[in-house]
Amino acid sequence: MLFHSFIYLLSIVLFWMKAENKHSKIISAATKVFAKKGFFTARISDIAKEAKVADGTIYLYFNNKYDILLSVFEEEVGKIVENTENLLIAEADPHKQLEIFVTQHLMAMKKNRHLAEVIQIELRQTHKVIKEYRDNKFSKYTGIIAEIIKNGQLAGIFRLDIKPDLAKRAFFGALDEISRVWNSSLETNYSVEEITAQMLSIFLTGIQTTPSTFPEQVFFLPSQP
Amino acid sequence: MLFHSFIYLLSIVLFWMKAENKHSKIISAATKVFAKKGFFTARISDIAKEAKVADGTIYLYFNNKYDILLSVFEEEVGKIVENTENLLIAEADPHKQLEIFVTQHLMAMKKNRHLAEVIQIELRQTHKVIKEYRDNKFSKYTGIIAEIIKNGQLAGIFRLDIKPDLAKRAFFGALDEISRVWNSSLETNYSVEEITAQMLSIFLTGIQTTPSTFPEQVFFLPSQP
DNA sequence: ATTACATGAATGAATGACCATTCATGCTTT
DNA sequence: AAAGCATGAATGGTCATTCATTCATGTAAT
Repeated sequence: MLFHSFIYLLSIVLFWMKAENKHSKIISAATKVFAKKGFFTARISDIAKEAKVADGTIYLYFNNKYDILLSVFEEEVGKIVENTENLLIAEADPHKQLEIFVTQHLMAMKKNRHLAEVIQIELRQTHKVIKEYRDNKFSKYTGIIAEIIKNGQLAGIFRLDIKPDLAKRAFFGALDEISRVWNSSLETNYSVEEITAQMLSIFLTGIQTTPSTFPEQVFFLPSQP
Repeated sequence: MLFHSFIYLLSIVLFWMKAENKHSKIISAATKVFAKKGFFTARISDIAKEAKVADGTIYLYFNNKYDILLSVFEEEVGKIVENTENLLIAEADPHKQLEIFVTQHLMAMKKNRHLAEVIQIELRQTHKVIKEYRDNKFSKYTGIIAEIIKNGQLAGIFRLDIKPDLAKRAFFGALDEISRVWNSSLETNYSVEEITAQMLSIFLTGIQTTPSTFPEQVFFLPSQP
């Protein structure tokens, strides 16, 4: 009886592993193919071939082509978000938190170099329904940056005239664009450490040698019309 | 005789204007449609309808769908590049040059809010042949930023440890991401001046209150909620 | 001035290629 | 033997592109 239960459970686990295997095999094949050909020019048969699976099999695990893209995005980005959030909780210093964010992002992109491109594709594809969904998911990610900045402002470490809303976009955009070219370009590759250092250097202290001399520096902005 | 020549030339000019009108009508219709639906989901018939022209007419002015996208990109971005370069020549101060770059970019995007999205789409499309072409065209644009930074470094205004290659991507990426959301979001819209001020503020002096203290000075904060 | 003819721009219905999705069939596992 | 996973050829719908035809304008002839 006990034995039977065991076998039963085992079979469930095996079944699950197998299914999960095929599921994730398709996910990673799709990531690869989407990154290489772009969502629209990627054919289902390409993904199937890459995953060593029949075309029809894909439809046992996903509803349609778009669902695959969505899953790639959700699962892979979800991992990053979760990962990053966990690391951030353990760290109180906003400086360090920014550093962690950058490092995490870059490492994730390096680990899965196709992912950066898929994020780009997904992020830019405009499909109302999905956009809303994605926006929630994604603004959570960029929202992390805004939170860090706000905390830094409360702590008096970051300047109060910086608008977290804008700064988070600037920060994410910078990181995203760097990742994009990082993968695909044949130029000298910078290391994660180098990029992190530069990013923090730029965003924390700016590129000027003498910060106080720039006359246009504005600490209090006029309210908008 | 003279009169005939005149009439002849006039007719050529009129013909050219007419053709040019249709050409640019299609271009701007395409910009609109591509921005709204994305390149792949945009149908030629959509563009035709938007331009108030028959489907077939489009093929009198463009070779194929991709050619339209390419033309949109080339013509519109070309204008910006040229415009910006002209303004920069007249200004020697790297600070001001950066300001001009930001302002120009934002104003261009504001003027033609669909363009920002098309650039996004185009920039992320992976199609070998076009990618190379686009890269040349586009790296010219980002190259401007790198040049400004290098000049600033030579002049001792910008820090020497900043890598222009990375900084230009960070700068462009930030600007690009801000433009992207700026257009499509329903959030409070910032003005060109505000965004410019923030961008310069961030990139020139950083977001820190006390630039020189990182990483020595560490603040201990209560952990976030 | 009017009519006839020529040109080529514009049209949009028809074509055909492409590919996501389905499903009848075979295969494996229990 | 039953259940259900996997297969990949067949289906059907969607456009990009084409091209026979129309239409407008300009030119020549009477």
